[in-house]
Amino acid sequence: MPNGKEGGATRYRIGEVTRLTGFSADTLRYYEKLKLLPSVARSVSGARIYDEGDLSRLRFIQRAKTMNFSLEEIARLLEMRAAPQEARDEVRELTHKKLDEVQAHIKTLDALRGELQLLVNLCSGAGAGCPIIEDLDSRKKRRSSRQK
Amino acid sequence: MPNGKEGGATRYRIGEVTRLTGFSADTLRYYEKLKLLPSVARSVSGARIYDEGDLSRLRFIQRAKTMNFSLEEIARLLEMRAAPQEARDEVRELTHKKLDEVQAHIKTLDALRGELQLLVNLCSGAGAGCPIIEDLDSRKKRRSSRQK
DNA sequence: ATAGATGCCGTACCCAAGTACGGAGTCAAG
DNA sequence: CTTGACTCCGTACTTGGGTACGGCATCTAT
Repeated sequence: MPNGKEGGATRYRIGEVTRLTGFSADTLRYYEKLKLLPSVARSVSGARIYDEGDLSRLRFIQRAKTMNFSLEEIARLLEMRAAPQEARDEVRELTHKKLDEVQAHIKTLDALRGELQLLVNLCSGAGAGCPIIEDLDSRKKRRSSRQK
Repeated sequence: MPNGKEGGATRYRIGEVTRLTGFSADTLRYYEKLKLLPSVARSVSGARIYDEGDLSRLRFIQRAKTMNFSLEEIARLLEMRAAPQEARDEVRELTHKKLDEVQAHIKTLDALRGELQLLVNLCSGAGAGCPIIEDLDSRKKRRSSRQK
């Protein structure tokens, strides 16, 4: 259970949370508005009071962000986190979708890497003009201009 | 004079250019505003008149875009294209920088791919809760609480 | 001559994920 | 009592790469 409330429940104000998590105060309020953080407690005077549960949620968000999940997707993951058993298939699906996206992205970037590498290699050689500009200029010549 | 604006210079109106290049009319006007396309000619009535030089420039832009150059970077490449000899080192540098960016991007995505793959594999196995949620929840435990 | 296509320009809007700002309220210390 | 730190809220702005809209002018075909 990710709820470490031993002793008196620890209370953090927003400034402390920024130090603990690295999220800015603006971002924390923004996340709350987006319902990534629900029902943050308030002090008598209205200041936000975060507890360990909120911090745990924030750390979850942090990790999901490093996994390239969007805030919208993270919101869904957080819902599923509350009801893990039933949501399992959906979680796997979402993660798998993300994996596919990442793999596709890598594939196009890798092709790109090859092209750029080739260009840089060419540019290190001798020649009259700049081979990169020429390549960008004249790739069309291999595919003919127009037949209309 | 980098483009052929004499002789029987073929004239294209914006609609033709959208068909030839795939760029929308709005996008073509937008590029002109950003100075990616300078000094597009005008008909008596004010309609934009593009010539082969403009089309060539647009194809250059298209190819540079597929290379993940930003519009701002493309603007610089276009300048260098006008003065190729002196700009060669700069072009190589810019391309190399792009290559490094792409490689770094691939590297982080690849690490991510590994993590996601692992998670999906785990989730296909048996177990009580959802391993993905648990992983996002408790990655901290491997760092800070070997023992709780 | 007139309908319909095409073009013009300017302004506003879209997405994501925040950041920046400014006035006001609260709290503890000096 | 006042200063300074902290927080509140709401609104507006940012970046990048465009898209959408509305009103008007002009071109082309019948």
